[in-house]
Amino acid sequence: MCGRYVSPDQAAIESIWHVGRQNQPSLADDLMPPAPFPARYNVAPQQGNPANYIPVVREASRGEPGERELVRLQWWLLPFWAKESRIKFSTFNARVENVANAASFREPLKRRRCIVPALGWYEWQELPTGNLPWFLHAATGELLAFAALWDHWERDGQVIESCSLIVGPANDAFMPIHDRMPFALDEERQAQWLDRSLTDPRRVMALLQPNPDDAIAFHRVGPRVSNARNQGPELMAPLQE
DNA sequence: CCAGACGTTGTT
DNA sequence: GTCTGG
DNA sequence: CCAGACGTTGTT
DNA sequence: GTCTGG
Repeated sequence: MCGRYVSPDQAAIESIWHVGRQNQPSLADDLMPPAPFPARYNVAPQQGNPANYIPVVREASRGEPGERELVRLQWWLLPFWAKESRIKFSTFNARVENVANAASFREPLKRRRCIVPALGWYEWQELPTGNLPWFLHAATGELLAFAALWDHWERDGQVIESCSLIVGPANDAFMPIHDRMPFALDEERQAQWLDRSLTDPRRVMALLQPNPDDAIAFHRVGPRVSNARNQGPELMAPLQE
């Protein structure tokens, strides 16, 4: 599962994905704050608070095919068919085992895929004595590109765009600690993942391969990350013994 | 036909 | 136990 | 994801 | 919007 992560600042995202330098206006302009946003070290899923929307890269709605845009979306996918702007069921993660059939995810899987940039993410190891937080990140130190889905909801003039991270079984290296994790896409798969002309669910699903054991490094972190009110780069720092 | 779910993790 | 807020 | 609330009347 | 259960 992936319910807490570290989001890079805007400059880091723009330098990797070459977004945000477009001259022509696009939908992204309505989904971005006026000032560049900072890194956030303890991002949690939430419905209904635009201040906590997360940066997402997707294929631009206008412009050349393959052009990308950076937008901020709610991390809790609100299906286009939902009657209300808040839903009772959980959609901040989509299980890879169900994503092609699930009512909330099957259309986004075909036509509305996106990437969530991350410096890393947190998982909790369940022990009889309590839950211990771990931080996972690219072994190279580069940004991760989580495979994600987005949707567009509109009722009575209100528009909400939202997203969900796809999760699958943990790789062998992390399985002893926690049994689920998100999918980090390499550069080649990112391009295919964002390509809206690719709509065959089987071909899309083939892009979701387990993270190689040597691609993801991890370490224990302190307990302060468990409270989502706590912020700061120290939350992802290795725990001192 | 209509009503109700639509999701995840981790459970007695 | 279950829902909401962060 | 985890932490924290879970309620009412009547109010500075 | 679409599927399942009754």
